[in-house]
Amino acid sequence: MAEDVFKALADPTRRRILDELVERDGRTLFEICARLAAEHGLGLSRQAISQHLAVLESAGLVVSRRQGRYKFHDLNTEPLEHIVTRWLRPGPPEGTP
Amino acid sequence: MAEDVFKALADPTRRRILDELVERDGRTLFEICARLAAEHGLGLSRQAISQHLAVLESAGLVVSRRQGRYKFHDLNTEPLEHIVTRWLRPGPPEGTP
DNA sequence: TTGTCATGCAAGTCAACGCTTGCCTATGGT
DNA sequence: ACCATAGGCAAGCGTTGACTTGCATGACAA
Repeated sequence: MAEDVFKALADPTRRRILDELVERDGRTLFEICARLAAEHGLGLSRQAISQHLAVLESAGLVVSRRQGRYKFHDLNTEPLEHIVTRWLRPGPPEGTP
Repeated sequence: MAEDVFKALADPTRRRILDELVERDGRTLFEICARLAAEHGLGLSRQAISQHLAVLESAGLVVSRRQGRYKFHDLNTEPLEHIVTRWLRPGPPEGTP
């Protein structure tokens, strides 16, 4: 649903998680925790990130594959592409000179 | 700020307001109230819509021009265009064969 | 098996959000 | 002047959401 996608994007932490995944796929929960703490200075608990990942996953923005005791997360940009076009008018198509 | 844009888009009522404005610009507050009630069956108070419009306006998604005792609202799609591209990978550019 | 590592589940707290209610300002018509 | 219309301000209420804490589960190594 578009509803879930918009709600998922509403939180800054979740958007930073997407930033980490667009840089490289296949990150694990702990890896994301470490990177958010290091790069952005976010001191969030492991469960906080886990809940954020659950929201992103139920919105279809993140897909996960389990492998042993690890769970790798990949970014899925498909729900993002048709969401904004809803309000974009025909307008000037390509070049903006 | 991108923060305000995402938060503005998080609410379904605000997205429907954008739907009304993309159909026709220059709508007044009462006009939007009437249309939301008629088309979508939303029985929201005038102030509720007014507050939603304020959120949309502070996010830059709606611009308003005052004229006498009327206040007309126009849609501004500019903040929408550079927001999703943040996570879109190079990928296959145009056709999807 | 025992211990550790990566993750999941559940309850509880606190702030932000959406909406209402009531009153106020200002413009325009009669 | 009077009154109706279009909109604004502010306090209050109920719900949702983000985060924490504590305990439980499953996989791998010694």
